[in-house]
Amino acid sequence: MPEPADPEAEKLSHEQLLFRLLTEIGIINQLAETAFERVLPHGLTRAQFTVLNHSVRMGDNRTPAQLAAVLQVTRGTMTSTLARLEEKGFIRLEPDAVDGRSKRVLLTPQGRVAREESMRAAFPFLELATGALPREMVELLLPQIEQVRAWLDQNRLE
Amino acid sequence: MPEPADPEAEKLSHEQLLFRLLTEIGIINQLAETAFERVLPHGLTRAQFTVLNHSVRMGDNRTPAQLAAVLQVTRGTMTSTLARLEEKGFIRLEPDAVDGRSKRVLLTPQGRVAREESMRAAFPFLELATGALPREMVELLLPQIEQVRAWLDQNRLE
DNA sequence: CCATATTGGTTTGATGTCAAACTTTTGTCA
DNA sequence: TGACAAAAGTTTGACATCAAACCAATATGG
Repeated sequence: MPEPADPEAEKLSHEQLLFRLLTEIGIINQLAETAFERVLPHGLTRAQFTVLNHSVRMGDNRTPAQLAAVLQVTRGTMTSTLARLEEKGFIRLEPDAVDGRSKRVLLTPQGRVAREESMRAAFPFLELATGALPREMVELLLPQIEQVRAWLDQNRLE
Repeated sequence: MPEPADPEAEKLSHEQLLFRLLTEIGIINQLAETAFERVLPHGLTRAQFTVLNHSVRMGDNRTPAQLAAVLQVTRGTMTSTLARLEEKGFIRLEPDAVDGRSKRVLLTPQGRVAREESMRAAFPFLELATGALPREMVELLLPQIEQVRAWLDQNRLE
Protein backbone atom coordinates (compact mmCIF):
# COMPACT_ATOMS: atom_id res chain seq x y z
CA MET A 1 0.00 0.00 0.00
CA PRO A 2 2.17 2.86 -1.22
CA GLU A 3 -0.59 5.47 -0.82
CA PRO A 4 -1.31 6.35 2.79
CA ALA A 5 -5.01 6.25 3.48
CA ASP A 6 -4.79 9.20 5.83
CA PRO A 7 -4.10 12.37 3.88
CA GLU A 8 -2.53 13.84 7.03
CA ALA A 9 0.08 11.09 7.06
CA GLU A 10 2.49 12.84 4.74
CA LYS A 11 5.87 11.22 4.57
CA LEU A 12 8.16 13.08 6.89
CA SER A 13 11.78 13.60 6.00
CA HIS A 14 14.48 12.07 8.08
CA GLU A 15 15.27 15.52 9.41
CA GLN A 16 11.66 16.19 10.32
CA LEU A 17 11.51 12.92 12.21
CA LEU A 18 14.60 13.86 14.17
CA PHE A 19 13.14 17.23 14.95
CA ARG A 20 9.98 15.59 16.23
CA LEU A 21 12.06 13.27 18.36
CA LEU A 22 13.95 16.15 19.96
CA THR A 23 10.70 18.01 20.55
CA GLU A 24 9.18 15.02 22.32
CA ILE A 25 12.31 14.65 24.40
CA GLY A 26 12.06 18.28 25.40
CA ILE A 27 8.52 17.82 26.66
CA ILE A 28 9.38 14.61 28.50
CA ASN A 29 12.23 16.37 30.19
CA GLN A 30 10.04 19.23 31.27
CA LEU A 31 7.36 16.95 32.70
CA ALA A 32 9.84 14.63 34.39
CA GLU A 33 11.85 17.44 35.91
CA THR A 34 8.78 19.15 37.32
CA ALA A 35 7.41 15.90 38.75
CA PHE A 36 10.78 14.99 40.23
CA GLU A 37 11.37 18.32 41.92
CA ARG A 38 7.93 18.23 43.46
CA VAL A 39 8.88 15.19 45.54
CA LEU A 40 12.50 16.02 46.35
CA PRO A 41 13.20 16.84 50.02
CA HIS A 42 15.00 19.91 51.41
CA GLY A 43 13.99 21.99 48.41
CA LEU A 44 16.55 20.15 46.32
CA THR A 45 16.45 20.74 42.59
CA ARG A 46 17.24 18.19 39.92
CA ALA A 47 20.57 19.90 39.30
CA GLN A 48 21.49 19.72 42.96
CA PHE A 49 20.37 16.11 43.26
CA THR A 50 22.42 15.21 40.20
CA VAL A 51 25.59 16.46 41.87
CA LEU A 52 24.84 14.54 45.08
CA ASN A 53 23.98 11.40 43.14
CA HIS A 54 27.07 11.54 41.00
CA SER A 55 29.27 12.09 44.03
CA VAL A 56 27.82 9.08 45.81
CA ARG A 57 27.97 6.79 42.81
CA MET A 58 31.28 7.81 41.27
CA GLY A 59 33.02 9.08 44.38
CA ASP A 60 33.41 12.62 45.63
CA ASN A 61 36.62 14.67 45.86
CA ARG A 62 36.18 15.89 42.27
CA THR A 63 36.85 19.41 41.07
CA PRO A 64 34.01 21.69 39.98
CA ALA A 65 35.41 21.61 36.46
CA GLN A 66 35.26 17.82 36.37
CA LEU A 67 31.69 17.83 37.59
CA ALA A 68 30.70 20.46 35.04
CA ALA A 69 32.21 18.39 32.22
CA VAL A 70 30.60 15.13 33.28
CA LEU A 71 27.18 16.64 33.97
CA GLN A 72 27.21 18.70 30.78
CA VAL A 73 26.80 22.20 32.18
CA THR A 74 29.02 25.23 32.07
CA ARG A 75 31.36 26.03 34.93
CA GLY A 76 29.34 29.08 35.80
CA THR A 77 26.30 26.89 36.26
CA MET A 78 28.26 24.48 38.42
CA THR A 79 29.55 27.35 40.58
CA SER A 80 25.98 28.34 41.27
CA THR A 81 24.71 24.82 42.02
CA LEU A 82 27.63 24.04 44.32
CA ALA A 83 27.08 27.26 46.24
CA ARG A 84 23.50 26.24 46.97
CA LEU A 85 24.50 22.74 48.01
CA GLU A 86 27.09 24.19 50.35
CA GLU A 87 24.52 26.54 51.87
CA LYS A 88 22.37 23.50 52.61
CA GLY A 89 25.33 21.74 54.20
CA PHE A 90 25.32 18.84 51.76
CA ILE A 91 28.83 19.41 50.40
CA ARG A 92 32.02 21.13 51.47
CA LEU A 93 34.33 22.99 49.11
CA GLU A 94 38.00 22.77 49.93
CA PRO A 95 41.04 24.16 48.16
CA ASP A 96 43.01 21.61 46.16
CA ALA A 97 46.27 20.71 47.90
CA VAL A 98 48.39 20.71 44.76
CA ASP A 99 46.70 23.02 42.25
CA GLY A 100 46.13 26.50 43.56
CA ARG A 101 43.41 27.17 41.00
CA SER A 102 41.26 24.19 41.90
CA LYS A 103 38.80 23.22 44.57
CA ARG A 104 37.57 19.85 45.74
CA VAL A 105 33.93 18.91 46.27
CA LEU A 106 33.40 16.73 49.34
CA LEU A 107 30.13 15.14 50.39
CA THR A 108 29.05 15.68 53.97
CA PRO A 109 27.24 12.93 55.90
CA GLN A 110 24.09 15.05 55.59
CA GLY A 111 24.63 15.12 51.85
CA ARG A 112 24.66 11.34 51.69
CA VAL A 113 21.49 11.16 53.74
CA ALA A 114 19.76 13.73 51.55
CA ARG A 115 20.65 11.71 48.45
CA GLU A 116 19.22 8.58 50.04
CA GLU A 117 16.02 10.42 51.00
CA SER A 118 15.75 11.71 47.44
CA MET A 119 16.00 8.23 45.99
CA ARG A 120 13.28 7.01 48.30
CA ALA A 121 11.09 10.01 47.48
CA ALA A 122 11.40 9.39 43.73
CA PHE A 123 10.68 5.69 43.95
CA PRO A 124 6.87 5.73 44.10
CA PHE A 125 6.68 7.81 40.96
CA LEU A 126 9.03 5.49 39.07
CA GLU A 127 7.18 2.48 40.40
CA LEU A 128 3.94 3.91 39.07
CA ALA A 129 5.54 4.43 35.69
CA THR A 130 6.79 0.86 35.46
CA GLY A 131 3.19 -0.23 35.17
CA ALA A 132 2.68 1.66 31.91
CA LEU A 133 6.18 1.36 30.45
CA PRO A 134 7.16 -2.30 30.22
CA ARG A 135 10.65 -3.36 31.09
CA GLU A 136 11.37 -4.76 27.63
CA MET A 137 10.43 -1.44 26.11
CA VAL A 138 12.75 0.49 28.38
CA GLU A 139 15.54 -2.00 27.75
CA LEU A 140 15.07 -1.53 24.03
CA LEU A 141 14.85 2.22 24.29
CA LEU A 142 17.84 2.85 26.50
CA PRO A 143 20.69 1.89 24.16
CA GLN A 144 19.12 3.83 21.31
CA ILE A 145 18.67 6.90 23.43
CA GLU A 146 22.25 6.53 24.59
CA GLN A 147 23.29 6.55 20.97
CA VAL A 148 21.49 9.82 20.38
CA ARG A 149 23.12 11.25 23.49
CA ALA A 150 26.54 10.07 22.37
CA TRP A 151 26.17 11.69 18.97
CA LEU A 152 25.06 15.03 20.40
CA ASP A 153 27.85 14.83 22.92
CA GLN A 154 30.50 14.32 20.28
CA ASN A 155 29.10 16.88 17.89
CA ARG A 156 28.86 19.80 20.22
CA LEU A 157 29.59 22.97 18.31
CA GLU A 158 32.26 24.22 20.63
CA MET B 1 25.05 -17.48 30.69
CA PRO B 2 23.34 -16.48 33.89
CA GLU B 3 26.47 -14.95 35.42
CA PRO B 4 27.47 -11.67 33.81
CA ALA B 5 31.16 -11.63 33.03
CA ASP B 6 31.43 -7.97 33.90
CA PRO B 7 31.03 -7.54 37.65
CA GLU B 8 29.82 -3.95 37.01
CA ALA B 9 26.89 -5.26 34.99
CA GLU B 10 24.59 -5.75 37.94
CA LYS B 11 21.00 -6.33 37.01
CA LEU B 12 19.21 -3.04 37.22
CA SER B 13 15.67 -2.87 38.47
CA HIS B 14 12.92 -1.71 36.22
CA GLU B 15 12.81 1.51 38.20
CA GLN B 16 16.54 2.06 37.88
CA LEU B 17 16.30 1.58 34.13
CA LEU B 18 13.57 4.16 33.94
CA PHE B 19 15.62 6.55 36.01
CA ARG B 20 18.57 6.09 33.67
CA LEU B 21 16.28 6.72 30.71
CA LEU B 22 15.04 9.98 32.16
CA THR B 23 18.58 11.03 33.00
CA GLU B 24 19.71 10.40 29.44
CA ILE B 25 16.75 12.33 28.15
CA GLY B 26 17.66 15.23 30.37
CA ILE B 27 21.17 15.37 28.96
CA ILE B 28 19.96 15.06 25.38
CA ASN B 29 17.57 17.91 25.97
CA GLN B 30 20.29 20.10 27.37
CA LEU B 31 22.67 19.44 24.50
CA ALA B 32 19.98 19.81 21.84
CA GLU B 33 18.60 23.01 23.29
CA THR B 34 22.01 24.62 23.53
CA ALA B 35 22.96 23.59 19.99
CA PHE B 36 19.63 24.79 18.63
CA GLU B 37 19.74 28.19 20.28
CA ARG B 38 23.23 28.77 19.00
CA VAL B 39 21.98 28.78 15.41
CA LEU B 40 18.63 30.52 15.86
CA PRO B 41 18.39 34.00 14.33
CA HIS B 42 17.24 37.22 16.04
CA GLY B 43 18.32 35.90 19.45
CA LEU B 44 15.33 33.59 19.45
CA THR B 45 15.20 30.98 22.18
CA ARG B 46 13.78 27.51 21.86
CA ALA B 47 10.75 28.57 23.86
CA GLN B 48 10.12 31.50 21.55
CA PHE B 49 10.64 29.42 18.44
CA THR B 50 8.23 26.81 19.75
CA VAL B 51 5.47 29.39 19.97
CA LEU B 52 6.16 30.67 16.45
CA ASN B 53 6.34 27.15 15.07
CA HIS B 54 3.14 26.05 16.71
CA SER B 55 1.32 29.14 15.49
CA VAL B 56 2.40 28.53 11.91
CA ARG B 57 1.63 24.82 11.94
CA MET B 58 -1.58 24.77 13.94
CA GLY B 59 -2.81 28.27 13.19
CA ASP B 60 -2.53 31.40 15.26
CA ASN B 61 -5.32 33.33 17.01
CA ARG B 62 -4.98 31.13 20.12
CA THR B 63 -5.18 32.38 23.68
CA PRO B 64 -2.10 32.38 25.94
CA ALA B 65 -3.81 29.78 28.13
CA GLN B 66 -4.26 27.46 25.15
CA LEU B 67 -0.64 27.83 24.14
CA ALA B 68 0.53 27.21 27.70
CA ALA B 69 -1.53 24.02 27.89
CA VAL B 70 -0.39 22.66 24.53
CA LEU B 71 3.27 23.52 25.04
CA GLN B 72 3.29 22.23 28.63
CA VAL B 73 4.38 25.33 30.49
CA THR B 74 2.66 27.41 33.15
CA ARG B 75 0.76 30.53 32.23
CA GLY B 76 3.31 32.66 33.96
CA THR B 77 5.99 31.22 31.72
CA MET B 78 3.87 31.86 28.65
CA THR B 79 3.25 35.44 29.71
CA SER B 80 7.00 35.98 29.77
CA THR B 81 7.72 34.29 26.44
CA LEU B 82 4.91 36.14 24.67
CA ALA B 83 6.14 39.46 26.00
CA ARG B 84 9.56 38.86 24.45
CA LEU B 85 8.07 37.77 21.13
CA GLU B 86 5.97 40.90 21.07
CA GLU B 87 9.02 43.07 21.79
CA LYS B 88 10.69 41.50 18.76
CA GLY B 89 7.62 42.23 16.64
CA PHE B 90 6.95 38.57 15.84
CA ILE B 91 3.49 38.42 17.39
CA ARG B 92 0.73 40.80 18.35
CA LEU B 93 -1.44 40.42 21.44
CA GLU B 94 -5.03 41.54 21.07
CA PRO B 95 -7.93 41.47 23.47
CA ASP B 96 -10.45 38.70 22.83
CA ALA B 97 -13.63 40.11 21.32
CA VAL B 98 -15.99 38.00 23.39
CA ASP B 99 -14.15 37.08 26.60
CA GLY B 100 -12.91 40.06 28.55
CA ARG B 101 -10.36 37.94 30.41
CA SER B 102 -8.66 36.57 27.32
CA LYS B 103 -6.18 37.71 24.74
CA ARG B 104 -5.41 36.45 21.26
CA VAL B 105 -1.95 35.70 19.90
CA LEU B 106 -1.53 36.76 16.27
CA LEU B 107 1.50 36.09 14.11
CA THR B 108 2.96 39.07 12.28
CA PRO B 109 4.45 38.68 8.80
CA GLN B 110 7.87 39.15 10.38
CA GLY B 111 7.04 36.33 12.76
CA ARG B 112 6.37 33.98 9.88
CA VAL B 113 9.62 34.97 8.24
CA ALA B 114 11.56 34.46 11.46
CA ARG B 115 10.11 30.99 11.82
CA GLU B 116 11.15 30.16 8.25
CA GLU B 117 14.65 31.45 8.88
CA SER B 118 14.83 29.35 12.03
CA MET B 119 13.89 26.20 10.19
CA ARG B 120 16.56 26.85 7.62
CA ALA B 121 19.13 27.60 10.29
CA ALA B 122 18.40 24.34 12.11
CA PHE B 123 18.52 22.18 9.01
CA PRO B 124 22.28 21.69 8.63
CA PHE B 125 22.55 20.41 12.17
CA LEU B 126 19.71 17.95 11.69
CA GLU B 127 21.13 16.89 8.36
CA LEU B 128 24.45 16.14 10.03
CA ALA B 129 22.67 14.07 12.64
CA THR B 130 20.84 11.96 10.07
CA GLY B 131 24.19 10.50 9.11
CA ALA B 132 24.72 8.97 12.54
CA LEU B 133 21.12 8.23 13.49
CA PRO B 134 19.53 6.01 10.82
CA ARG B 135 16.01 6.64 9.74
CA GLU B 136 14.78 3.19 10.81
CA MET B 137 16.11 3.83 14.28
CA VAL B 138 14.34 7.15 14.59
CA GLU B 139 11.13 5.64 13.23
CA LEU B 140 11.36 2.91 15.83
CA LEU B 141 12.20 5.29 18.62
CA LEU B 142 9.57 7.91 18.00
CA PRO B 143 6.41 5.97 18.89
CA GLN B 144 8.01 4.62 22.04
CA ILE B 145 9.15 8.02 23.13
CA GLU B 146 5.66 9.31 22.43
CA GLN B 147 4.34 6.64 24.72
CA VAL B 148 6.59 7.81 27.53
CA ARG B 149 5.50 11.37 26.92
CA ALA B 150 1.85 10.37 26.93
CA TRP B 151 2.19 8.60 30.26
CA LEU B 152 3.95 11.51 31.92
CA ASP B 153 1.38 13.84 30.44
CA GLN B 154 -1.51 11.88 31.88
CA ASN B 155 0.09 11.30 35.24
CA ARG B 156 0.99 14.82 36.11
CA LEU B 157 0.66 15.33 39.82
CA GLU B 158 -1.61 18.30 39.61
C1' DC C 1 63.47 32.92 33.01
C1' DC C 2 60.02 35.52 31.24
C1' DA C 3 56.12 36.36 28.12
C1' DT C 4 52.20 34.16 26.60
C1' DA C 5 48.70 30.74 26.48
C1' DT C 6 45.78 27.75 28.97
C1' DT C 7 42.99 26.30 32.68
C1' DG C 8 39.98 26.74 37.02
C1' DG C 9 36.68 29.34 38.95
C1' DT C 10 33.54 33.49 39.47
C1' DT C 11 30.46 37.16 38.11
C1' DT C 12 26.98 39.41 35.37
C1' DG C 13 23.03 39.81 32.50
C1' DA C 14 19.50 37.64 29.97
C1' DT C 15 16.09 33.98 29.54
C1' DG C 16 13.13 30.04 30.92
C1' DT C 17 10.86 27.84 34.39
C1' DC C 18 7.93 26.87 38.49
C1' DA C 19 4.92 27.83 42.48
C1' DA C 20 2.18 30.92 44.78
C1' DA C 21 -0.28 35.04 45.48
C1' DC C 22 -3.00 38.36 43.16
C1' DT C 23 -6.63 41.01 39.96
C1' DT C 24 -10.17 40.94 36.72
C1' DT C 25 -13.79 38.79 34.38
C1' DT C 26 -16.98 35.18 33.71
C1' DG C 27 -19.88 31.37 35.17
C1' DT C 28 -22.95 28.95 38.55
C1' DC C 29 -26.70 28.28 41.49
C1' DA C 30 -29.68 28.88 45.11
C1' DT D 1 -29.91 38.59 41.36
C1' DG D 2 -26.34 38.28 44.39
C1' DA D 3 -22.70 35.50 46.53
C1' DC D 4 -19.26 32.44 45.49
C1' DA D 5 -16.48 29.58 42.47
C1' DA D 6 -13.70 29.14 38.38
C1' DA D 7 -10.82 30.81 34.74
C1' DA D 8 -7.43 34.15 32.29
C1' DG D 9 -3.64 36.58 32.86
C1' DT D 10 0.13 38.92 35.63
C1' DT D 11 3.64 39.44 39.08
C1' DT D 12 7.17 37.98 42.22
C1' DG D 13 10.88 35.27 44.00
C1' DA D 14 13.85 31.49 43.48
C1' DC D 15 16.66 28.50 40.67
C1' DA D 16 19.04 26.69 36.33
C1' DT D 17 21.11 27.82 32.42
C1' DC D 18 24.09 30.04 28.86
C1' DA D 19 27.53 33.30 26.97
C1' DA D 20 30.90 36.50 27.78
C1' DA D 21 33.98 39.03 30.43
C1' DC D 22 36.89 38.63 34.13
C1' DC D 23 40.86 37.25 37.69
C1' DA D 24 44.22 34.03 39.46
C1' DA D 25 47.29 30.23 38.99
C1' DT D 26 49.68 27.04 36.19
C1' DA D 27 51.87 25.39 31.97
C1' DT D 28 54.56 26.20 27.75
C1' DG D 29 58.06 27.80 24.68
C1' DG D 30 61.53 30.59 23.09
